[in-house]
Amino acid sequence: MRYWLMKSEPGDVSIDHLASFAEQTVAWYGVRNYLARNFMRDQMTVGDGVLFYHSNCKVPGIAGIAKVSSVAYPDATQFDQKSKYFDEKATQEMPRWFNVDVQLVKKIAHISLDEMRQHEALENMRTLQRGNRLSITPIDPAEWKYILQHLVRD
DNA sequence: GCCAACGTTGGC
DNA sequence: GCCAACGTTGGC
Repeated sequence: MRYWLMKSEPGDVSIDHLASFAEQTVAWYGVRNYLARNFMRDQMTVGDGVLFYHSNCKVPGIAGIAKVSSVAYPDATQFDQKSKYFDEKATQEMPRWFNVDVQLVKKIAHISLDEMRQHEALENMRTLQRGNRLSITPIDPAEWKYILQHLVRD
């Protein structure tokens, strides 16, 4: 059992989009960074905890709690010529990009990045580091527990 | 296999 | 929309 923070641009897939989807589940398509891909492909297991994070928006921060609901499988958008995530070097036999499914657990009162910075217990979180761009980052179990106990409000 | 140029991310 | 950070590309 591991914990993750996964960024999504709310203009693309927001927490409300997620809540409206069938099974409140979304394939985490579009990751085109090898480290983030490897986290999904090699380390995620069904049931892992996810902090659903809104990035590149007016108030960035954690918008909900979710969970990993499938193991990794090839990201369909890499084969779709009309998709901006199309990858001409990927083949069905040798897919390059993988994604897991993520399912909503609950929407929460928004926890802004600014609020997260107020907590010393979270100062090592990768998302809070200057220049961090990685869209999927592991969350320390102690940080996960701290966030759920002290920052999450329904 | 080095590294400069380039592209992208994402907070501000 | 600026720009720092940093991953990727491609010439050599």
